[in-house]
Amino acid sequence: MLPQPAVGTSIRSNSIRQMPQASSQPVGAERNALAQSMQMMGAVMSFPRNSEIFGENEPADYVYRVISGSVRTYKILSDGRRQVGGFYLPGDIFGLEFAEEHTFSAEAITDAKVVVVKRNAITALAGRDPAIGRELFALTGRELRRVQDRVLLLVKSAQERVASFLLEMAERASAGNTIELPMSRQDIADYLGLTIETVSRTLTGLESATTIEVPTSRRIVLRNRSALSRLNG
Amino acid sequence: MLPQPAVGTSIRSNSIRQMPQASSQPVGAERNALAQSMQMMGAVMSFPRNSEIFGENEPADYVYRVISGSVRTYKILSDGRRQVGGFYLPGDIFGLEFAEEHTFSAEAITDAKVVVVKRNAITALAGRDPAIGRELFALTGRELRRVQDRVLLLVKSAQERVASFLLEMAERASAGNTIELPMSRQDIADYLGLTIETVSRTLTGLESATTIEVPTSRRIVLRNRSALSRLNG
DNA sequence: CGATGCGTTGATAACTTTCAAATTTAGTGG
DNA sequence: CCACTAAATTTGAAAGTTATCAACGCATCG
Repeated sequence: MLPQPAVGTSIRSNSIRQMPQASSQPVGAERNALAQSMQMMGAVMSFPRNSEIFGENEPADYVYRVISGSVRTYKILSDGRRQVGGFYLPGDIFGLEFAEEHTFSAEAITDAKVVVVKRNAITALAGRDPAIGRELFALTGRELRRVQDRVLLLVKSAQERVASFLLEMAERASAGNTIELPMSRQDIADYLGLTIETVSRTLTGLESATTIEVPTSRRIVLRNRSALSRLNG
Repeated sequence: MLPQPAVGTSIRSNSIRQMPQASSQPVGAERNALAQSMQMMGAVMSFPRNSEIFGENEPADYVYRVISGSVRTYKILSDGRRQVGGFYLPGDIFGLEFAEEHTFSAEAITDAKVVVVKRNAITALAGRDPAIGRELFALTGRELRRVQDRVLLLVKSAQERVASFLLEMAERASAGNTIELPMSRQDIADYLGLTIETVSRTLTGLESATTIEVPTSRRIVLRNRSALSRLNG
C-alpha cells in the first residue's frame, strides 16, 4: 500500500476570465447556471476569520461557494508542515470531492459568507440538466489543470513561484494593478512551498527592482507586469 | 491573461492495487470493463524506444492504453527544462484529456505496444453503459488525486521524493522487492523536479544506509521498506 | 578498439532554510 | 482615542540543501 494520504478536491468556478485592469468588480459578480442553482438550493452560512468550514477526513456531503470573504484549504503533513491547497475568493466553488471524504481542511481566511449545498442535490441536478452537468465537467477539467499548473510551479525557483502567485492573484483579486491580499505571508509560503522569510525577501527584491510596490503588507501594486511574466517563465 | 501553458491529463487505470510482494504479475494483467472495451474497439500500435506517441498541442482525439513496454508523458518548459508528467506501464491508460488538445507529449520509454481508441468511442460508450461511465469517473478521481500527491511530493526534500518514487514503482513494477526501472535517471530526475546528479547521489546514499541495493542502474532492490516509508513522511 | 551514451562522483557555487532579532502592524482594554 | 501587548512581517547571519560544472568509469555498439 502507498502510505500516501488521501487528497481532496476544490474547484474554482471562474469560467469568466477578467481582462487585466478591465474591471474592478469582484469575481463573485459572475453568473452561471451552476452558481445560480447553488444560490437557489443552498443555505448561506457565515464563518468568522480563521474558523473551520470543514475538516480533512470529514464526509464530503456538501459543496461550498464563496459569497464574500475568502477561504483557504490546507492539509497538515506528517512532519507538521502545512500545505495550502488553494485560495477561494467570492464566486469560487470549493469542497467538491470525488471521494467520500474531504481530503483537505477548509478555513475562512477573513470573515466569510458561504453558500452550502448538498452534494447529492448538485449531482442529481446535473443528471437532469445537461447544462449543469457540462459545467461540473468543465469545472473538473479546470481543477485538474489548476493542480497540474501547481506541479509545474513547484519545480521552479522562489522568484518564479512568487511572480506566478502575484500574476494569479492579479487576475483574481485586483482592481487595476493593485492587489488586495486576504491571506498572510504564512499562507502564501505554505501555498508556494516556501518559507515565510523567502516570500518576504522575494517581495522585497521585486520591490527593489521596481517590479512591484508594497505599500502595506497586504496590498501589492504591479508596476511591471511583463517583468513578472518573464520571471514566471 | 495568465501565461500558464495548458496542462494535459493522463490517467492510470490500475484500480486493482497489488499487495506488496503479493504477486509478480504485471499490473497489465488486470481486467476491467473499460480496459476490455478499449481492447475490443481499439487498434494496437507499436512504438520504438524514444519515439513520439503524440505531441503537446495535437488534437486529443485518441485515448491510449499500454499493452507492453512503458511510456512517459512530458512537457518542455519555457526555460528548456523538461517536466515529466508521469510514467505509464502495462495496463495504464494515458492521453485522456478534458480539453481538445494534448497538454503533454508522450513517448515510448522502451519499445511499446499500445491500444489506441477514439476518444469519441469511449465517451459514447460511457453514455450508454453506466459501468463504463463510473469507471471513467473513478479514473478521473484517481488522476486528480495522483496529481495532488505530486504537489505534496514536490514540496519535500530530495530524499523524500526519491523514497516516494521508489515506493510508487515498487507497487507498480516490482517482483517481490526487486524493481525493474524502464526509465533513465534523467527521466526520474525530470519527474521529481531534481537533477540527475541529485537522484544518483540520493540512491547512493540509500544504498550506503542499506535501505536499498542497486545491482545495476536499472534494477533496485528494496531492503528496508519501512525506512523508505519513514522517509516518505 | 574507439566512440558514445549513461551513470557516478567530486568540488564549488547558488539558493533556500533556519535561527535570531528588530520593526511594523493589529488587536484589546482602559 | 490612546497605550499596551501580541502577532505579523521584515531583515540579518549562518547553515544546509541542491544545482552546476567537471571529470571519470562503465557498458554497449559499430
